[in-house]
Amino acid sequence: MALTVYEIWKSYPEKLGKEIDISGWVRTERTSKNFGFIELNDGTFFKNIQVVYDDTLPNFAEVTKITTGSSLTVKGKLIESPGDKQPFELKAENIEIIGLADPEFPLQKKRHTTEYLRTIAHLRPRTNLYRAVFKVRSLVAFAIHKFFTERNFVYVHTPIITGSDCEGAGEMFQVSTLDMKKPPLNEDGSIDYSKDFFGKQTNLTVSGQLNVENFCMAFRNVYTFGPTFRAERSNTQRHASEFWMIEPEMAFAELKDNMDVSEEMVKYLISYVLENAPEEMEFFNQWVDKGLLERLNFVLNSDFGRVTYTEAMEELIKSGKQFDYKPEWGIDLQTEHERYLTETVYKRPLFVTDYPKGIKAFYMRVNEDNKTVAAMDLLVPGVGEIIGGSQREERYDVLVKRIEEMGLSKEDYWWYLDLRRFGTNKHCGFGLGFERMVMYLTGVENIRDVIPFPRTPKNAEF
RNA sequence: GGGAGCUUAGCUCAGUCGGUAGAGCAACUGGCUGUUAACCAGUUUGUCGGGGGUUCGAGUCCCUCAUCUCCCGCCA
Repeated sequence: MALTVYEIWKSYPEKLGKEIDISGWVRTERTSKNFGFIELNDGTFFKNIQVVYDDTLPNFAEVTKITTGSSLTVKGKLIESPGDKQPFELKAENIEIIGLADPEFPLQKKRHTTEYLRTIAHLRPRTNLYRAVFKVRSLVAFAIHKFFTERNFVYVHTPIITGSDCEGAGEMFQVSTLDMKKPPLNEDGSIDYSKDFFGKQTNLTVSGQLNVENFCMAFRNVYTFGPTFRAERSNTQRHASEFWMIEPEMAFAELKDNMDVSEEMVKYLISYVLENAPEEMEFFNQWVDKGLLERLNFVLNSDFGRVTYTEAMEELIKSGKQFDYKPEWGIDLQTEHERYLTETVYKRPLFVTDYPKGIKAFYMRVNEDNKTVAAMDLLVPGVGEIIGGSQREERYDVLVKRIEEMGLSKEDYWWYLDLRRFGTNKHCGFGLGFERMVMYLTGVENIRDVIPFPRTPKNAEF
């Protein structure tokens, strides 16, 4: 009977005394003269299975030479373990060495730095930390679909390649099949994109929002969840050039609904991973962030803070704290301000709403005061901004005026403006940084450690 | 895009005042009848990130380039 390590751990009392066989990779081994132990992991579970063998094995001499990282198939009997670190173990009757790992296998039985492990991204998923991270990443992705599907949201696949060259959110990666050494030129020397693959200049998407708003007007509640690309030279632990983003959009809804759904979703994701990845979460709590479980449980049972930008500014000014950037109405909240608010003042996730319109995107709805827009950012301790969203400007004339004010061209947004001509309504949505959510849930501090093969400036190895 | 720091053995690091290279782990060899990052003994391991300079002499001081990390900006 071939079993996975997961199945054995989940039902070992009834498997005791039975003959089984398992296949997996050697995590670590310990040998003595006449016997030895192998910790075998087959990837299906966070924990290993301890294999015990002795010199009754025909290939005992070979088995004692097994190296960390090797792949094996072990046949034997599952028995109770005399050791107190594990309830059971596999007494080997046959060990087949399938792929002996070269002794240079770089993962040793000791702690490596995450910096080093990033240089061997092809092997790092075999470590406890990355196995736990990527298991949780997978569960969170599923939980997001589950959350929205349970609420009757429709999942929309918005395009990866976009022809809107002015989505307004940062530098973009250009997509082209033109010969870079000899591109076709217009008479004025500029590149003639009519000769390019799509007959126009195209880029990788920086946001699916403008597209998903169209489907929002057909299905009412929708979301996208897919890769997003930013060509910013951002060298920080929370920025990547390629990341995944969840962008829900809700029709007939206002900013408060936006916050309610965000808060409900964050709490849903927290309880989902606590329930479905207890071993991994315990591991993070012990090795990555000692306060993780306590913090997540606290957040689960408390209301998120909600303040307006204006109130937040007053709070910062009132604090008398020396900031590098002096808090003042009209400037954007600096990272130091955000950290102070969410980590020191509120000590929990915090929505900041109604920012000055000058520092926010054109599509955000202008408030009655004509000075602020119905925007919201969700700040969380440790990670910072995890969600950015807004109520959208649904009034055709106001939106056109905003596009012109921002120096954009309304022709480029004809189809977006059409939504305001044909059955417009108050609607809102937000973007959740998927990796930032995974960071928040695991306590892992660097975005490069929650992406299987991260892409950052100057790094696209693997 | 702006700033700071780092780079020494396969890995993690130490290296004092400028005087010619160290430890632990890994690997390898041997020992050990219940280990838990096993233990004990022994052996091997270096373009001190690259280039240039100062000096009798540079891992150490200076210049320069590169990588990586962190902070800021951008933002999710």
